[in-house]
Amino acid sequence: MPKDRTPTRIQKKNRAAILEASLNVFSANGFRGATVDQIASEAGLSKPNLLYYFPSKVDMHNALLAQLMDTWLDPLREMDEDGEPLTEIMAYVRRKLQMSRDFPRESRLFANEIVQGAPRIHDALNHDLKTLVDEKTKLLERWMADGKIARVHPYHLLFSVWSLTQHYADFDVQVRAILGDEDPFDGADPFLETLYLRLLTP
Amino acid sequence: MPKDRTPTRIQKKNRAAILEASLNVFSANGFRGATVDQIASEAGLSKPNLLYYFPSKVDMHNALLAQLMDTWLDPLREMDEDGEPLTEIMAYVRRKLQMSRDFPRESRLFANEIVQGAPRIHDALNHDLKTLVDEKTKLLERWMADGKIARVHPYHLLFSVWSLTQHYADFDVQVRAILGDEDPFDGADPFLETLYLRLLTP
DNA sequence: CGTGAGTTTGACCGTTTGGTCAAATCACAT
DNA sequence: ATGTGATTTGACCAAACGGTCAAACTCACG
Repeated sequence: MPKDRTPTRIQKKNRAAILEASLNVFSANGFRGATVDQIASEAGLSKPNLLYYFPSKVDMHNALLAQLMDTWLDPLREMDEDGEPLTEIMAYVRRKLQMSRDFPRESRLFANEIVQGAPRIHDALNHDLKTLVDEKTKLLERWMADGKIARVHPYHLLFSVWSLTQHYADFDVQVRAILGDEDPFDGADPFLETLYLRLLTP
Repeated sequence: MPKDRTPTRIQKKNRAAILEASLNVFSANGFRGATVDQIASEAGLSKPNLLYYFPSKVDMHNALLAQLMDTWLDPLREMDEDGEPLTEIMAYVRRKLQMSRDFPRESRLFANEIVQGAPRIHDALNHDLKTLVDEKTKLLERWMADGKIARVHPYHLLFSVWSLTQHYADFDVQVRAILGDEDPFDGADPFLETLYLRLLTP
């Protein structure tokens, strides 16, 4: 196992390659569906060499999820209580949609984990996510009370943003089966704009 | 392997038990994550006995998906071109949400399959689903042209229904982590009602 | 160059997996 | 009751799996 002093250039390169390969394999097959050999081959390393950097399969998975959880919540974190309410929410939706476009593998990694009952991130869900959501929910309720946006159930409003945006990453094959050559996001962007404008304009 | 003459009472009972057990295990773990032993034990059969009724793991999975695909598309099929447009769409949304409530395991089976690239149902997606969607899409466009409902991208309108309703089944753990004791569907129902009313009222 | 830490690997191990098979048991029509 | 086909099972197998280990190689630095 490599020392956790300042990493050498080789450690940096290989760790990055492994995380990249892990992301590919885990997001496409789920945790149990992914094999260490597959990750090793995708990373261009021998299996023992791979396990030299991450002692086990779960370690790779954990490293990915830990790294992901933060970036995943960022778009919501950035929703600013001092901004114009409707603008802030629309911007949040746009950021979230952008994440589905830019990080579809990360989205599917997450989806795989949650569909199967989130056995490995239950705690993060009930703590990190719950805390952030409750904070932002209060903000949404204040905006509603002030008549800045229409009154809707704030939790379900957030659910709608998550599901509508992540759908384009998670259900990509289905979306493309319907749309054919058309770029999903070309249509999604104005559609969601319209949807939330009509839903939330007081 | 049992003859495919008229099934005996034992065949009926065991086939049903196996499909029930398969649904539990596949929906909770995905195809690769599910093991034959697990299904056998859940069905209360020995492994060889299970394989006497379904010759392989893929056969069980296929049987489930084939059976599912039809019921899954039914809510959309029922959308009636002779009905009142807005009412028809709202009823479709309600039926779809009801399916998430009544058949969450089926929804997760589907989700698992699609998130992982739908390797086993690619054809059904590009044919059965695509055909039905294109037919109903024409109907939606006619309603829009007639000014009965607001103009939005019809494909993305359908995507929104799918994602918003299935989210409550597929991301159940996450939803419950946020809502706590509150019944997800108590809030979902009026939320979606409001959302589609505001989106589609001309 | 030499040397020690960092890196890589072939060979291997125990377990789990999907699946087989012959033999035993059971259900039921005659 | 009995014979025949349907059902059930313990024992087994080959492949795939996650992971180990000692030995070999490579790199950076004095």
